[in-house]
Amino acid sequence: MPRGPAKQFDPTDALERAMELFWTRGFSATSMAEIRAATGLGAKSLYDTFGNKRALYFQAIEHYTATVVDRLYGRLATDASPATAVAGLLPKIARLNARDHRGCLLGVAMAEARMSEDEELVAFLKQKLQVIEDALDAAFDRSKSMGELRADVDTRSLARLYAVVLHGANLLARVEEDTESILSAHRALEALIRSQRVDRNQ
Amino acid sequence: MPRGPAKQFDPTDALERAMELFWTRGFSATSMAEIRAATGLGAKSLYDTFGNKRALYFQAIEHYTATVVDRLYGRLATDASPATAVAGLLPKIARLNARDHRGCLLGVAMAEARMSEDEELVAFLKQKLQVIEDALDAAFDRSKSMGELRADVDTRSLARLYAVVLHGANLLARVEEDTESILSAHRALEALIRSQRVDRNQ
DNA sequence: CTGAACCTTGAACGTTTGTTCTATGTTCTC
DNA sequence: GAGAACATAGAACAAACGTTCAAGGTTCAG
Repeated sequence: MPRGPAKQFDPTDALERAMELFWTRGFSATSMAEIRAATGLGAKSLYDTFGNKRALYFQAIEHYTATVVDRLYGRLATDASPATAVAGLLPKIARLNARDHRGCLLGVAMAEARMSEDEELVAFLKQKLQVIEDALDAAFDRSKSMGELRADVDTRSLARLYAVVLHGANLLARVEEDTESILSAHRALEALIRSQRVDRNQ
Repeated sequence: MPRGPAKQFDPTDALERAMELFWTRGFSATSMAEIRAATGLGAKSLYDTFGNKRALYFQAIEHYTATVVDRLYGRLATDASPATAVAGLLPKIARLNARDHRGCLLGVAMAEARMSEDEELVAFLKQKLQVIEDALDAAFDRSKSMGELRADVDTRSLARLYAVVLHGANLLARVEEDTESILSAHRALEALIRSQRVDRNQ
């Protein structure tokens, strides 16, 4: 059964499985035994590859931002209409959560971490969260210079509001079976934000 | 050391301590040993009074809604200006989190629970969350009939948006040392909502 | 063909987990 | 004032936790 001097498994695959477990159940509630079962790896392989549970958690969060977060917020930087791209985020989040109700790993991590208790994890999380906020800010900024948004809009504040909304929606999605309330909140936000648009036809 | 036939301790006090632990650390990361230490109770007293850890958790959430949630959202039903009362929620949340960065117990609980995994807890949480949403909706509704808000505003959607924002803010407050980004989001939201007000002076 | 280097498996370690049991003390009732 | 009823503290329990160890198999260099 044992194998030769070349990893028998794909570490990225294993990391993906671990990420999904942390994502759905959280850090504390996920046991290394579950991760071993989900990855099919032996204990030693896991520890040799990723260190310990905590280190694996950090790498899972890193992997999450590099894949999931990037897929969600990466387009904001290049989309032809940043305002439309941002407006599509909440429906997209609703659609993703309709299946598995996992919310956002960063949100789940925030709920488990806390400022005074684990400074290292908190700093790591803040760094990842900043990426999202900055992407939103850049999108709003671009939207403004493209003439979609009024010139007096404070894009940083708007980005922070949006970040708050997105994390709140992802959190609520874990316990609400239908995504109606998220879509409902989306409609309300869009109705409000319409007032900040440059009104061309009237 | 042992005592006679009348509880030596105040069960509500003990529940309060347990609630605070669940609130700051979450359910999984809080051990019964920590709760015993925080309450000063022996193991048997705890189990005789509250059942088991899970039952204690439910009672802690119940206690949380009866005290903290009620203090925060209870006034919405009676305040002279519901719009002003609602507008004060985010700053209040910022102020509360400036000290201890605990966010909201319901938010922490949502992150740990999940639809498919613990139906009973999820149903319980949804019931508690509905109280908040309904309080917001009632406030907006009252605000509308008082002529503060425009008649065409969808109060239910607005309440849902607000609920999403509040839970998101409480979540982020756990990892952000200053409350500036919450207050920033608050300003953005207030700027947007101004457009839904009945404009009397112009 | 030999042996060092690597990976894998699975048993084992010491803690900590949630929970229960035992022994002991206190109070109230009759 | 005796004894039932209750509360208490702390030892004790099995199970599960994260982690390490020991043993065995596979590959490749020389």
